[in-house]
Amino acid sequence: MAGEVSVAADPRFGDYQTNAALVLAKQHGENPRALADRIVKQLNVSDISEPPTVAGVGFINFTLKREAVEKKIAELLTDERLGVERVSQAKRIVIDFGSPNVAKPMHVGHIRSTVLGDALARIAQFLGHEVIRDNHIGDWGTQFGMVIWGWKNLLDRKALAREPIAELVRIYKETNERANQDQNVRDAARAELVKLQAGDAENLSIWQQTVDLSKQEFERAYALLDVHYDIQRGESFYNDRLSEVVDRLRKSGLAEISEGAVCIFFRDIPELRDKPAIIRKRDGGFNYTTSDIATVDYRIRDLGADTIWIVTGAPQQLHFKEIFEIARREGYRADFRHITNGNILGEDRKLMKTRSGENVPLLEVLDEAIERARKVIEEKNPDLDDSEKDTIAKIIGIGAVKYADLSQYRMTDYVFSFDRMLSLQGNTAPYLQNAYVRIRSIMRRMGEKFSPPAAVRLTEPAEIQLAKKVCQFAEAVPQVLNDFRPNILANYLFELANSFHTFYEACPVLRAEEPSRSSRLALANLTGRVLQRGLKLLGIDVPEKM
RNA sequence: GCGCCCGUAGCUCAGCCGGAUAGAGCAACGGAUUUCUAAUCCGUGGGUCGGGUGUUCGAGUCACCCCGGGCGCGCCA
Repeated sequence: MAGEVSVAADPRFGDYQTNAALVLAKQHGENPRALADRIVKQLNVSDISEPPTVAGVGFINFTLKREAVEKKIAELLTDERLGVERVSQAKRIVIDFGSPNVAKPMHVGHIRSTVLGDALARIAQFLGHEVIRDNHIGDWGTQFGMVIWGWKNLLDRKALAREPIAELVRIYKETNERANQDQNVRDAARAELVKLQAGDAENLSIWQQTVDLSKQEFERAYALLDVHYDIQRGESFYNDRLSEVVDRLRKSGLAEISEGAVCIFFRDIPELRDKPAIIRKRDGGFNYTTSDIATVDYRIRDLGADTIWIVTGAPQQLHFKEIFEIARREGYRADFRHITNGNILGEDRKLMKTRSGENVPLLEVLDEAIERARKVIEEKNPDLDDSEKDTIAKIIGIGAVKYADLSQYRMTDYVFSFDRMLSLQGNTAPYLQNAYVRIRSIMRRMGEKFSPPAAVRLTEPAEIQLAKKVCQFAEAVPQVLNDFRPNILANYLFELANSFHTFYEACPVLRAEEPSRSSRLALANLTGRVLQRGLKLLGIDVPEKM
């Protein structure tokens, strides 16, 4: 780890710095400054850097040569990948994210896992990994006893046709309430569940209908969010594999019977010692631990995954720790990661709910974001035609919601605020999109097709600063996967947009004299491509006008 | 009781493997518009990094304890 070079903490220290001398001096018991001096003498970086300097207790600072930056920019102009290298060893990654439940509406809470997982998938793919996006839908479980009983006894067909999910939720809730008060209803619902699990044709048909209706609803959200899956293997997909999972684990001795249930104990792991995983209930039924073990099997054996990322809220940490531990005990060598995310809070700093205490439906949030964006467009740019305004409102509104989420560390509980994310100032999607729009405007006014110049000449501080920022894209993207932090990319893009806006104010492009004019055009064009590509990696679109 | 996560400026948040005088945005205040989209830019003020002890040349970052908030802990998912 010694010898890492990072972007300088402060511009006064140049562009890049390394603490390698400090680390090495510590290891060898030497004087860090003296060591740094020796390193600097032997270092040959004259092709890209001014002579490195030693500062402070032994930091080595580098300032990029202007010519080197100019050369790099000229290279990037014709580089499809904008300097981002592919990983040397591509992995096959199954990424599990989103995972909504059937017969329940998607709510704001689903934004995080969905948007985070999607961004990680896009970034991993761009870096050269083979990515399989899997929507592990909650389409099986005890709630279906209630849903089926409600369907048979309480269903309003017209309401179902109008608002399928709302009606499913209504019958579920009402059945639940009745069951709480009436033992007969409770028993009846349980009986429906048993029939379903036994393969009863009528109940299976009802179940299938609720699954289909729910998937249609999910698709509306995914279309708006521009999120797409390669496969959707719900929990039910694993049903016929569950008994063999339990048999296998019993045979291998990993599982044992305790109080009538089949359990796996983790006696050698202190934090799991008193928390066994149940893989078959006393009544013979399976639960989600069983199905998640079957899911690991499938992903590794059938899909050939060597890496599995599961993106869900933090409450499931214990569960997945056990699932991964079981997989390791079974001999699986895959790289398992549980990527957790925090909660979305309301203005009251508690879990975001409606006034009546319900979850806030996802589609309502997205619609409101679009609506609010539309109003701002109306105000700022009334001359655009209506369909254009609609398109732009969607790009900005959805982008704002996604960016508000992705620009923050995934574990942080964050306060959801339309006003902030759409205030269109500061670190928001519209701010970044606006930088892109300004660039596109220049390109349109130029009046001809952009063709990259052979050489680039940079003179003004603002353009050199912007150019250096553009070059850092190649460093920002791979960093995201170190600890699954898309906010690193988001923050980079914000800094890039900021540098561009400064450049835009300080440096006229079209009115500049040659050779500045073509160099600035090239720099602006390249910045636009990085913004577009970077935002795309976050799942965010850019408009041509706004 | 045990375990996990969080606590950084008035507000919302960055700060990845410990590294230089802790950074942004919003809000506040002061400037910039005959100029390619001002949804912008430039500037000013604002901090016992929840508290403490320890490890280290060096701690917002690591270890331990405490306080505060959230969540999870055998047959729901």
